[in-house]
Amino acid sequence: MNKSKAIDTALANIDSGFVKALAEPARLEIIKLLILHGASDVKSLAEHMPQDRSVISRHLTMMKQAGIVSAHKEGRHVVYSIDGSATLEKSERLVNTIRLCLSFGCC
Amino acid sequence: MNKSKAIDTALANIDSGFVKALAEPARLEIIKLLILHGASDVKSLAEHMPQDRSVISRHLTMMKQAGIVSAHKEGRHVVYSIDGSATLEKSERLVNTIRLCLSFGCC
DNA sequence: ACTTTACATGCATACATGTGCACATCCACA
DNA sequence: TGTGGATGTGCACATGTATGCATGTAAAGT
Repeated sequence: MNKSKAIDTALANIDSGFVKALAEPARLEIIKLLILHGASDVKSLAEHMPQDRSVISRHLTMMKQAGIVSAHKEGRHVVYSIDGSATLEKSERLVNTIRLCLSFGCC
Repeated sequence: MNKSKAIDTALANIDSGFVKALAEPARLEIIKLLILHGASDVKSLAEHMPQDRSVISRHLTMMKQAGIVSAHKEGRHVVYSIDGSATLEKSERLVNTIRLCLSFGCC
């Protein structure tokens, strides 16, 4: 067997972008607002937060890369919404990865 | 109902320290080494990593606060080991929190 | 075509965090 | 009691990241 390789590939599966996205209070607040008010554009979100609109825009771009939100243009607005299935799938895969890694420790 | 409050308390349950601990490559490497070689002291871990021993020590302290590892003194060594049950419990609670939050969006 | 609105991006800056060195502390062993 | 090894901590520094302002770009309405 090659535990090292197995653990390596398992840990490499941890979506670093996804985890980091969840480690920032401002982004959690955006998630909350998106759940609370449903799909929203940047301006609407920024009106409920102290940060500048450009900051919110950047956070949304980052969260889009992480697969937490999706975006579609609607006129001159860009409407962001939570990608529930992808978010859930990623979080569940994170737990499975952790579970798998820990199982290697019990040999 | 008060969705905002419910989501607030749910998101507040997200263990920020735990998530941040998983967002750092050096700490993931420490986790890997601890699984691979079992309980180890600081020096042993540092010998397998490019960082200074003090850096590893600090990471371990942080991971101990996050509930990922536990430590016990053994002679003049401090042996760290992964707290598997706590880690699994925290990661599962993270998923449950996300699942709960997302469920609020479907009203 | 011009103006207005919404959004993203380039800069500069403040803050957080990772890192390494030097030193202090603690503990086993002679 | 003294000595050496293992660990943690204070400090300075490098890097990363969040933030805000100003500017550029795209699209809708006039």
